[in-house]
Amino acid sequence: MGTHYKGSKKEINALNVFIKLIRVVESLNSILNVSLSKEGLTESQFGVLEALFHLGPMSQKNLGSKLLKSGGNITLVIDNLEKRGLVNRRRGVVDRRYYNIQLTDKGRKLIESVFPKQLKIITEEIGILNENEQYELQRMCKLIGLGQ
Amino acid sequence: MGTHYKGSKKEINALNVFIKLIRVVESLNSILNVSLSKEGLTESQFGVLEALFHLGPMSQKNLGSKLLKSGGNITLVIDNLEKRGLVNRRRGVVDRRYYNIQLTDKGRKLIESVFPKQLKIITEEIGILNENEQYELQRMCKLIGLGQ
DNA sequence: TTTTGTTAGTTTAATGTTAAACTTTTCAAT
DNA sequence: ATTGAAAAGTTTAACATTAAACTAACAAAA
Repeated sequence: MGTHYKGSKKEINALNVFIKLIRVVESLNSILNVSLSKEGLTESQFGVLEALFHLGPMSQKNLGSKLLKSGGNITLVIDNLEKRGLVNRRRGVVDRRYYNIQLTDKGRKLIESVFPKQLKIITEEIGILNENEQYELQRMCKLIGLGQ
Repeated sequence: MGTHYKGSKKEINALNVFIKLIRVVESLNSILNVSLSKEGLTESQFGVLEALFHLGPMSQKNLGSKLLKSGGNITLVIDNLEKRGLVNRRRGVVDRRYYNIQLTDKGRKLIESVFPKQLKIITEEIGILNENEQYELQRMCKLIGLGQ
């Protein structure tokens, strides 16, 4: 959204803050994606692998909740990860509606190698802010998100 | 990215800030999209209409630069807007490689009605922060973005 | 037990997104 | 003037994303 709108001071300020927020997230994601694409991973695929790595095996429904994505979306992302042999679908024994999604050895090795690189980038970028700034930034983000 | 990683304090803090930033932008976009979808518009389509509205007619290349999107993407978004009769493609007379993309009357009326609603939402959400907080938030976003 | 409703996952249609290969048009250098 | 490079836009393949309609499995109620 451009900054060429002639509105009230309050509106213009809010719009500028909004644009800065959008841009900084776009910028960070763009840097992270350069690193991911070298490993042939998309952001979504990384998200799934990371969740399975740090939280353990879980159902597609559960993955969707953690990553805030639709069921149909998770189905496709898991399909693509399964094709590459990075995760396995295992039908639940007790309740056969569920799949239990788990990392393969190959998947575990990949995420073990990729995650630290992503974390290094994030730590460097966010590390531009000092400790107090980081605290304030988090606080403000939480305030804005509070409405929903 | 989950918060279950056991790393250094610096890494954990950076990760938390990063997640808050991502989430607040997701949250804001999600609220804005509810409003847009009532008009049958996507975020990208709104972006194009808004740019044409506030900056005037321009080429697809130019739109791509403003919106940070690829050429192929702009082609498709303009296709869909053109099908709905919201914009027109007009071949450049001097240089026939260019299209000049412009709003139709229908497109202008739509964005004139939709933009204020979007701005109202943004102003309300960001308005949760006081003037000084807004200034600080912008400053920090600019600091992080500075690397690129 | 049969019916009924809920839940997990899949499929489809529509849109978005990119990179890469492509066409057409322009422009600059020889 | 011809050749060759650059620039605008298109197309394609692959992946992402959602909503909505769908299937299969389970659970609760009649």
